[in-house]
Amino acid sequence: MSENEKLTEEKIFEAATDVFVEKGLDGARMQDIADHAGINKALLHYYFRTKDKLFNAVFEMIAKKIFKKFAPVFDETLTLEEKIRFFFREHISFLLANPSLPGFLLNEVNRNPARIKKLLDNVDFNNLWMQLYNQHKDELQKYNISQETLPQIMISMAAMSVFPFAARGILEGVLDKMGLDFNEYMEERKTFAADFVINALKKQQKSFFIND
Amino acid sequence: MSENEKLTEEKIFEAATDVFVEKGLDGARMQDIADHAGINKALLHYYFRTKDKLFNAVFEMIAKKIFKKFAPVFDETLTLEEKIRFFFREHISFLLANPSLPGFLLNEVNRNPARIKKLLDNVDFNNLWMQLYNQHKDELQKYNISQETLPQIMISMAAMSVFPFAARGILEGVLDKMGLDFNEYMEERKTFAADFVINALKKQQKSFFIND
DNA sequence: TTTCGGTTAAACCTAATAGTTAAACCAAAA
DNA sequence: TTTTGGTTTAACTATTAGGTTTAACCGAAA
Repeated sequence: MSENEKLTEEKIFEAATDVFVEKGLDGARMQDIADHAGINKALLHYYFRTKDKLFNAVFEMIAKKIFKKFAPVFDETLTLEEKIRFFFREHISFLLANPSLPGFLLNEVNRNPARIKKLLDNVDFNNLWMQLYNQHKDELQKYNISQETLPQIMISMAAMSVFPFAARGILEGVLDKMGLDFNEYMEERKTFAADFVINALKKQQKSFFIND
Repeated sequence: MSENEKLTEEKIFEAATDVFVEKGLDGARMQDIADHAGINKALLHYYFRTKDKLFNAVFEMIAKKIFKKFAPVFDETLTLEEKIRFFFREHISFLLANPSLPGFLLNEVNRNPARIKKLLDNVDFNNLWMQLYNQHKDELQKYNISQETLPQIMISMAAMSVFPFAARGILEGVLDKMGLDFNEYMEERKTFAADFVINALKKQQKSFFIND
């Protein structure tokens, strides 16, 4: 019985995920979610009392899923260059399997920034940068990269990986007109982005923030 | 009279822009738009018969405004490096003045990709890359950059500039926890991003797409 | 066989929302 | 002064949406 219950709850959760990701909080309809789950509206409200509770559950799950994917960057056993290559390979692979998640997350967070606050509260970013910096002190100092620059670098890496998906509606159209396929383009991008970032960092010696 | 008419239509258009950008198509309410414009609902429908027509007008205007900002990259009178610096300086300045536009545009395009198709149809991208490539043939060849790589580079530049705004809801929260200000961060990013890209390109000699 | 929990069906309520309508209002032009 | 066009007011329609309720249904466990 609890087994059965679990199944239904999961069915609902998955249906809700699909519909919310596709239509957004405002565009999604409870009836639509019920239909997708193959149940009726009464049962839907029986499991998740309100649309808001259901959405929060879905949102939190997706947010956690995405943020977890950034964890390997703080894994200690890899060199800086290995980490960068590993990150783009894994992260873009993940997004290729879930291409709509970035747009969903970014939009809903912008629509209601408070929603992400809870999750960020558990993270000590200053400590995170310090950790990362210490892990690669030798290389970073060689390339003249200060700890204060790390956030700019990290956002750049996130941007290189996530942006094409967030802008997929446009990019797909552009690539299409050039006879290119989005998925293939992103496959190539795994190595392109890694090379790009590594080269940018290696070239840092003395040049950063010194020319006006 | 036509003067007066213009004023009201503009008032409505600006109000609609504000509300649509803040709430999205689904979240926006015609009554809210009327209130923002300081008129009543009847007059609102008198000027723009339906919500959809009004939204399309607003969307098209914003899309054009954003795309125009990429034009300087194709200006012939600057060197490659000058163009890159110019782009990040101008583009980030523009987005700092309109920080919500990226999120709005990306979301609405993903929600309904057909909407952007019309605008893209007028652009010959293959020709655009060729033009750009020929303008900087010497430098690009020196750095071992082929014409096929240009789309990856252009998307990377767009990503470096646009992504922080599209992810502002998250980034602002992260920076806040580190005692940093979003606007100052983006000011710094103008030169950081330019240096980053220029270094990445200069380092291209022989390294790109040749390793593994 | 009875009980019970998950499930359905269908009607129902209430609040919003897009869009309409018709009469009155008012300032400026003819 | 009359006409006209933009504007308001306020009521109204039709529809949709979130959420509720109640009675019936059904398979499995006691």
